[in-house]
Amino acid sequence: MLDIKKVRNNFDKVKEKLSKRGENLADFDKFGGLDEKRRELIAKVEQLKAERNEASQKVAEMKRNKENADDVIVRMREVGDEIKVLDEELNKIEEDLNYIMMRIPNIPHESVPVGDSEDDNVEVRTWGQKPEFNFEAKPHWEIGTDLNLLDFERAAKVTGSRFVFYRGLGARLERALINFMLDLHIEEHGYEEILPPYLVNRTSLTGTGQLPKFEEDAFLVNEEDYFLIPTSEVPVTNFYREEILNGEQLPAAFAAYSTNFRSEAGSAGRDTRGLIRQHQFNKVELVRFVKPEDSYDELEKLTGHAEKVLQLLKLPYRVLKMCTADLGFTAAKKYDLEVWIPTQEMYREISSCSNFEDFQARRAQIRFRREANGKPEYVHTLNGSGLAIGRTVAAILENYQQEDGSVVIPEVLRPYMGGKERITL
RNA sequence: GGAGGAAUACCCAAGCCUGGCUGAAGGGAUCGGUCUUGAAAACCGACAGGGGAGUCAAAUCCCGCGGGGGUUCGAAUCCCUCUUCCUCCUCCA
Repeated sequence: MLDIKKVRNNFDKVKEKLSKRGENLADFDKFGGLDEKRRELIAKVEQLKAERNEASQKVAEMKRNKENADDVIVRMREVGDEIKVLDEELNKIEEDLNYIMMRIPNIPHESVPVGDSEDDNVEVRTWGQKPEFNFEAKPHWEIGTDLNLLDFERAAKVTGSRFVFYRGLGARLERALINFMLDLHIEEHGYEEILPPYLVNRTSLTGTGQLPKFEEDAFLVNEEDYFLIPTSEVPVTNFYREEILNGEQLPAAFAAYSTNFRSEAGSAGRDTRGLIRQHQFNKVELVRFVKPEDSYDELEKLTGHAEKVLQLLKLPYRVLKMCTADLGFTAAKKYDLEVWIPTQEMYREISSCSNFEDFQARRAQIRFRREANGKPEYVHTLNGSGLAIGRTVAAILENYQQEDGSVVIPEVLRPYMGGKERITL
């Protein structure tokens, strides 16, 4: 959520910046009127309440002195009715205002390139050597199926499309990656490991910005009104919801492994084969709570932590700076890491690293105090995948495949794979 | 799932029955001071925060006792409802 005062004082400037996102801002124009009406009503109703409070004191005093207070009581009865009417009107206005504010996306940072579509994203750097095959390379779902690592057919039978069984060394590879990534972030990058709930309530999804606008993207467990998490960003960022942290607690950094669930509404027909787009997938997520003045340095640091995983796995990738049209709802700035998928001859997203500034913190009420008696300020929140596990498996299978159909296991993973060097039939 | 109990400020805790000088007692912790070579103890002092309206900034005002609603001139206190926690029973990895 944006700062109401900031919007009030810089309406045109804010609107201009938001328009670069290609967002429909029809409702946004109602802001000024509602905001003004709200303040008008507050002034009115608060004056009446002050009057009532004063009268109550007086009644109490009169009663103590055994005087008759009927006059005041009758008068205040009317004031009370008036307050009730105005309060209701005020509630309605605040609901309307809130409705608008909760659906306005974050303002892009000035360093974000302006663009109309994903084609305007800017490549920042590339890393690694793309493999060259002197045989016909197979897509990862073929490799996975041939080596008995992945079973899409049975998953479709047991559940439905976009689900998969990992089996044997496939399952072990998935688990090895989870452990490798967590260990790296915990031991080398200073993150605290955290294992979150996989179901969250509406307030949490609203805090991180998935609700109210994107409810169709999540799986809802109707009975409890809980949602399956689309990413551990949601539970982990909400970990500190409605709290005021000490300045010394910042930066706070968590590395969370979780399974994620996405309905993929609107993606029908895209990436129907393989591990790229599943309803359920595993991910190690990095979440950071930082002081506002540090958040852009922190974004670079966070992105570096995610890149390190790819470097150690020796997987070729590139870093994209997302343009204004491709930021998503909540980010002020975002880098995507894309890993090379040889058979598709393209880079595919494997991590997304974002600085939300105070957008999520304001929705979720996450604040900190610089010093013991200081005023609370909103923290800045960041997160990034470090990395999406399923897509990493896909990248490994494809990039490390051999002519004989086997797959070499990246060196750093071997300790996690019982010392094995290669996956064969 | 069944039966009870609880939620008050950083922590503990009184107030609730019997609504109004409670804009919340008391204690602990914390901070400052006296004493001391230094510390402890003792004593003295400070200690409700957060949000909102307002203003150049203030002053001032509103809200606030788990959340939401209601009764009342007036609610921490009465009523309804939700959430969370605790005890017992039942079930269970």
